[in-house]
Amino acid sequence: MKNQEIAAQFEEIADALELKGEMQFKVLAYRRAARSLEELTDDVAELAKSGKLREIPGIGEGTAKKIVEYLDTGKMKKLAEALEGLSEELLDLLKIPGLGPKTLALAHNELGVNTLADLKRVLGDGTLAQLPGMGEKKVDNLRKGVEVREHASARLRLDQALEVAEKVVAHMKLIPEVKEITPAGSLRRSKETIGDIDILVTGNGDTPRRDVPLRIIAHFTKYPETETVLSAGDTKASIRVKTATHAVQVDLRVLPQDTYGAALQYFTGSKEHNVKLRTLAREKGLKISEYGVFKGKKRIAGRTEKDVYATMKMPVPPPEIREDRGEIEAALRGKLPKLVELSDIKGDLHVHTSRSDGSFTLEQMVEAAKAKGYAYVAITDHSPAAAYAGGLSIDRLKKSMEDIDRLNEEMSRTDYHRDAAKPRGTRRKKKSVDGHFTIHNSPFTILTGAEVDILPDGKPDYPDRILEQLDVVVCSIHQGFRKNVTGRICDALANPNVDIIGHPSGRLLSRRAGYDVDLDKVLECARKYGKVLELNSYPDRLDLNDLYLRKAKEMGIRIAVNTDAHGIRDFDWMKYGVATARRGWLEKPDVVNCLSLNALLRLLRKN
DNA sequence: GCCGTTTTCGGCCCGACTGTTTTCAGTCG
Repeated sequence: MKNQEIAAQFEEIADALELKGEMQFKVLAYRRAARSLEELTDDVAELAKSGKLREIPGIGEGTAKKIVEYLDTGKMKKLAEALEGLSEELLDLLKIPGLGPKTLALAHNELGVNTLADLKRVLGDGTLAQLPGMGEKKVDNLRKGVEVREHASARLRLDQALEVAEKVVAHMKLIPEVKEITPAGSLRRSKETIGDIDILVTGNGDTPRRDVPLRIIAHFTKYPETETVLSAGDTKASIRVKTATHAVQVDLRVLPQDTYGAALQYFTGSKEHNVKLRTLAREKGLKISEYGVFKGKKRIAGRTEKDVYATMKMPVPPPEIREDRGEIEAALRGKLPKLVELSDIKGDLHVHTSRSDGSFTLEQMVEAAKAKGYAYVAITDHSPAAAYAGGLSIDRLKKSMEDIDRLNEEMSRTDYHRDAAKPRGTRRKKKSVDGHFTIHNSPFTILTGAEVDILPDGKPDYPDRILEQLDVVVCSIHQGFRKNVTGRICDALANPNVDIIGHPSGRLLSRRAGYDVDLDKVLECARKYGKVLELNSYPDRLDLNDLYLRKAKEMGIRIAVNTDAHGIRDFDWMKYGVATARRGWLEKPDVVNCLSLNALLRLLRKN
């Protein structure tokens, strides 16, 4: 798919035009077109073929033509034209915090700055400081910006950001002036990665009012892990905080109690959601800011988020879906989804033990799953091809299945000892002679399973006679990331003994983009064979991602939200999976491990 | 450049912070 490529071209046009002082709205239009393409899960080439480009929001006559031009010729004249006299390296300088298009254009035009080296030179020799509107402090800030940029690395993963936020919150709670404190921003929206952390605070009224925000800000800037204080005003401050891997920006905003809802709404974002909401308000003759909803000078709402959205005659969209992906329209029509919740999850269908590469025994993992309040867990150790992970030979797998059966029986005995009125549960079998199967009556059931490699030839790494004895078969790609991945996954989906495709894209947020796979084709195959796709909750995966989850839902494909736990604490990752599921608009019926054990097994049998 | 239950032209979210300014521009989120 060329979607990302074309989006990048539009971004570049926007940067170049901005540098050349082109009208802001034109620049914005290119950026919006780029964002739309980035989020598009349909192939833009297909849409071009069927003449549907203009149906993409933000794509109009001009950008549609440029897309077609690029698809036909591999080039975009407008980009070459916009880049005239500029270089990619120059545009890259825009990523330096504090260095915007105006200042960069000034440095470029007046001092011939084209590269990072040029910029450092004019920052160092005082020539930039002498230009109109510039001064020593600005130059100082830019020097800092260059340093930050040079040491900047990837965004934080959701789990890492959460840890930083929790520590900062704990620090802030040390002083009595802090009354309420909430992380907002992309963290509250549970984005898979977090650029910076936003924290909202209300001041306690017990102390003299005017001092409170100042003291809170002062305490914030003294957070022990602070690397730099970027800014500190009367109501808001920004610091950079050291983490194990790199520094992250943390913004703090202090607000009065009666504007808390408006501020929470504003600070949660996303920016696109807020712009849409504020535009809507403007059409109604209202104005929304972080201080409230205003009719003329009069504030008509602001205390709670509910009040703010109510002025637009809509319920509160869950934070996870505030991305301007249709949630405002849905809310206005009263059609907001009832998103899946952590408490809806009844089991985990992808779990490893020390038999393969897990760190805990079968018994320990089972206890941990029970402690989560689940009704079932599927034990899915690796298959032999995953030698590096101690994949199980057929004999070892059979031994594991026997152990699971025995453990199930033991659990049912203990459970019925407590409740003698219930009949003794019969042993669960995959398939009985007459095609029916009987269900274990224990309140907790261990399902037999495996995470089976999809081999280079597309076959699962266990023979069908083995697979058909397992309750849950998760098939995953662990090798041959570039070798016909789409075809191999679709072959696996066609196999009636395969239930779930594990981490379908194979991406690792901190390390790699993913397999060379056409997810649209995978979704199509999953739909065709009625199979389940995994949302892997491992914080570095979160795979499928929010966009493809939504697409899967729309196609009627069901999702298993699994942790891929290799240790007992990994079961906690379920919260990241559920958060991502929510971002994908998934509801309880979309998630197979919200089903009761009986219903789940019925569903898997249909495969 | 995009877009339209008041518009095919005339709009396009809103405010804080900083620094260099005598009232505002640039940047950011």
